[in-house]
Amino acid sequence: MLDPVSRVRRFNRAVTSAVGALDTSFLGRGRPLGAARVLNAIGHGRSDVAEIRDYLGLDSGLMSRLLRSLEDEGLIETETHESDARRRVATLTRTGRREFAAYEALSNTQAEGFLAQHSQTEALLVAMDLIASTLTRDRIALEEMNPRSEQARYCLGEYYAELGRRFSQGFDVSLSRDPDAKDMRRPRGSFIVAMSDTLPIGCVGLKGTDHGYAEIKRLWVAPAARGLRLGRRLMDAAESAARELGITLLRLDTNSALPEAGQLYRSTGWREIPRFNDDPYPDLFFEKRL
Amino acid sequence: MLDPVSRVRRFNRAVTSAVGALDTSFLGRGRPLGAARVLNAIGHGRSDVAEIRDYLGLDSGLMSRLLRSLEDEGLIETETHESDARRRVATLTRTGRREFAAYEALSNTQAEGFLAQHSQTEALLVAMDLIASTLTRDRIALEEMNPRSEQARYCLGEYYAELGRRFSQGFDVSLSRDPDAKDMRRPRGSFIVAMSDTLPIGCVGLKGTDHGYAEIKRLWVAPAARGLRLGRRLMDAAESAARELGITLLRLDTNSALPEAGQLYRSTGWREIPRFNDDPYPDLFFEKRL
DNA sequence: CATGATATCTGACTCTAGTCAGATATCATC
DNA sequence: GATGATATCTGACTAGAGTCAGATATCATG
Repeated sequence: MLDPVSRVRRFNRAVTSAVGALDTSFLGRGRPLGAARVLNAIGHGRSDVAEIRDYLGLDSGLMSRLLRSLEDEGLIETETHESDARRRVATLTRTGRREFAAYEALSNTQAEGFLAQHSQTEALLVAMDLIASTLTRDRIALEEMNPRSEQARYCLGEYYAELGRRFSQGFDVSLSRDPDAKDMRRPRGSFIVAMSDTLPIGCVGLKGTDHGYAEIKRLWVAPAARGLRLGRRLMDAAESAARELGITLLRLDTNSALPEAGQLYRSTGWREIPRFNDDPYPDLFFEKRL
Repeated sequence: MLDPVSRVRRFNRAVTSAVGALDTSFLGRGRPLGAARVLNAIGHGRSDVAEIRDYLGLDSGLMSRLLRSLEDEGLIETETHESDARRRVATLTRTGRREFAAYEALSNTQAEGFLAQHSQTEALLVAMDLIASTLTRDRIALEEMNPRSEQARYCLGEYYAELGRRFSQGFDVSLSRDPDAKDMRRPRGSFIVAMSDTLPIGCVGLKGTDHGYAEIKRLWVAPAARGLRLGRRLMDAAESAARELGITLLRLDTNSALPEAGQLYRSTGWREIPRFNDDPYPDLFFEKRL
């Protein structure tokens, strides 16, 4: 009754029936699920027909018919792609935008309704993030981004907040040597964000310096994504970027209050070196030759 | 990107595609999903055809055809109900049992595979329990049970374990006044277990005494089910049982290390009274007149 | 034993999703 | 401009899930 497998299967049963209810909410507007899915894909900015087909995993014949039915309803318009006349591009009409908004409202209401069931909303959200990250593990994409992008700034904010919780003396960004965003962009460096679906769940910065080495900065993995070996993937990606940029020596600083980070570095070829900067927070220093 | 509703919707997307994969596992044995669901319902002990129909929400015509197809495959046998010749009862044949076992093995393998994705299995399981409990909240059933039943003993074991964690001096059942099981069964008292699907997630005991009052004992809610106001539901059920038994005065003892319990009692009409027993663990005593 | 309710079964039907085989137009490339 | 690849469309098809209206047998009840 209580072994791990039973617990997973109980979850599966609970979710399967809930997803059934979710589907009916999509069917609540008198339109087959397939057509609703295509409409929503277009509403979410996927305009290229081939892209939608790929995203939803549909046969080209079926896709074509679904587009036709949405056109007949007056919800979308299609035109040929501007640079490739074989391709088609779909856009919502005014009516289509209204219908899409109605689906969005349905989804939002449903999500709010679910949250309202529970008095400890945050615990519930954390649990959902954890499961969503695990389920979509194979689809976590590492993307190089501007460190000033919305996603990057979110990650950094969470990173600082976590340091504040983990360091007994707290953490004040202004006291730390905050890397210049320019140093974490090509060609001097790089900033990589791990995206799970639309949610940033981790990041790492590669900061170029003028001292013959680059630094790894701001390695962070969202609590919901820990245990998926994402830290390792991020570090691998940062090293690859460094190699591409012709960097041969990497350094980083960290704190013994973050033991899992130290363990990661030690197990991936980094070796401890003496202090190489005067930042007040770190007390552990590593180096790795590429 | 990070508001609660987006997080719920991200979870929905993740789970919807995963559930698709779950369905295909059911389809992996060359049998339509409907037939597989009926076979599994029978395998899990639902033999009454009407009961299966109700559980799976099927039309009687469809149900009849699915049964026929399983019979044709030699997986089940049906006979008329022993006390009502209109009803039919389905049982697995030897082949059917083998096929059911194959589905079970598939489900178990899939569940294990999911757990293996994550290095922090327990955190993942706790998150799944929390979500499953929330999703099935409306289907949490309070059942009066023998306090010696497997479900009741599981709840009590978890209850004692939790007290051991919460009390600074630990908790030793043998030092506490362990209620006699007879006192928590009709007609002297009652023992109520909250079941979510097959998992016991809470309990409460109503213990009859010879002192003109009954006691509320062993109120416990599983961590995964907290926030669903289940404690309140259990207390309501215990009070209803007490009223049915003609009990007019209730007492209980608790400990200030369990603040959420004290808050629940205070907000539901209980008033604090002086110590009325010599149990070493409680330091707070309440009374409620029905 | 008549009557209405209940459980199951059967036949006829619909809708949705999806597959498959071409047809057509366009693109990239030599 | 010929050739093979690609994107879309159309027609013909299947399977699964489900609905609906009776038919039949049985039950509970007066």
